[in-house]
Amino acid sequence: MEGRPQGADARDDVRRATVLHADLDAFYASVEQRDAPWLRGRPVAVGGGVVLACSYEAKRRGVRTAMGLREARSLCPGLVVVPPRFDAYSAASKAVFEVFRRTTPRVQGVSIDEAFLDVAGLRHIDVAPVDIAARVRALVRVEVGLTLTVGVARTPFLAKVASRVAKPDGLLVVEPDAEDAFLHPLPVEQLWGVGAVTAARLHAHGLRTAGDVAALPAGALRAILGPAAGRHLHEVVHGLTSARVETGRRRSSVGAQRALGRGPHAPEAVRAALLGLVDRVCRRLRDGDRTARTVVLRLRFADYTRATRSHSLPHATDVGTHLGGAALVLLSEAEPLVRERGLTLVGVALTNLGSAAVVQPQLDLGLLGPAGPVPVAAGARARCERADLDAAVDAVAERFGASAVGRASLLRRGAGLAVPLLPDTPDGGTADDP
DNA sequence: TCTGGGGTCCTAGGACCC
DNA sequence: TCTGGGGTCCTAGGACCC
Repeated sequence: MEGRPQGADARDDVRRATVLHADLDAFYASVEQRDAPWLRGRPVAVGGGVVLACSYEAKRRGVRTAMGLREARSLCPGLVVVPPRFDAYSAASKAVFEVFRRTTPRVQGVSIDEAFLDVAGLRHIDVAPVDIAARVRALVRVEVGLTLTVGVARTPFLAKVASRVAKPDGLLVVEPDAEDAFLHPLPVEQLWGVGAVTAARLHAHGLRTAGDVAALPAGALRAILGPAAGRHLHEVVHGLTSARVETGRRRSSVGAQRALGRGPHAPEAVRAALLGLVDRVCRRLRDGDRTARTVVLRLRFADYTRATRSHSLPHATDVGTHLGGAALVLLSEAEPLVRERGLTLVGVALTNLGSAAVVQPQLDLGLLGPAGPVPVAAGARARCERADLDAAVDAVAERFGASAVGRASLLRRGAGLAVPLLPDTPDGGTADDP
């Protein structure tokens, strides 16, 4: 750990290491060891057909995530394999994020077991980032019973690499003036975003460490990796990645998939599986008050090739029958491929997500049915794109077998924003994101 | 050596519009 | 009718992450 600069003035404030990357160690396996004491100290793998996560005892013997269980067992004869308990992981994750949010409001979740914390705004309490990091680690250990590794640096990228280097159960601060010394000796594989393909490409040019890459002009790197990846890696090795922790991001797709095993599979069984997946993602879509406009069908085949087929609907929706219908059409269009290669996995993803405007009929929304005014039940609502409010009102009305007259209100859940809608809203484009 | 269930971002061609 | 440039959207695929 490096010494911290003393008496930082306002100008080098922006150069301080105030981003924490907090990452739970061997998350799923650690939850299993926490909940079942007999697993502690043993090599543990969580998985079904493949290893989803493994304990450090198993990692030391060569077991890796995504490895087949058979191979894992042969590498590690005493391996204890337990089935995943996603509810337990999700609960543990919530508890840990609770600790994060108590530490700072500026939390950017990266996945179920890691997040960036921006503690730059906490300087007035006069606690150094390294001490905040130590406290978060202690709180997570005591309150949740899990070990957390934290990297602290000036940018999320550097903090992420720092935590990776510090794992397991570690804390590592990379001070701004020590960034190159920290980064440049690292093998390129340690850099976040450099996977097998990129690493192989770099190796082919004799580039093995971040320092090797840093010695290369940006143009040469772009020639090797292509414009975007080249630019990105150039920024990475020179410490030029953004220092911002982005807190307001929303997910941009939701998906679900299911392995089917080696076939053959009856077409109607595949269709049923697909509709089940669509049902699941639609529920998640609605729970998040989101809509989707593009349906992506994902297929994997017996020869391990993959294919995707997508279709964009004219309007965003969260209606399962619409999205499911589109998915079924895509599946039938892919039928020759399925017959030829044999299907082993089917999945669906919804992208082009939008915000669902939740239209709730208020008391001043007159719904006129065939037999006179229709009472409006509390909670009845329709969802739509905000730009498509007329359709939402129609949908509410349709639900009551009535036509909408008078006024409705647009309510966005949480925001408590009410906007007059009919008949005196010219185009409906009234509500804005916060 | 042949496997899970989630995600993000980038590339590239074609359609279409101005 | 041809030629040019620029932008967006759609679709399919690929790399990468946990």
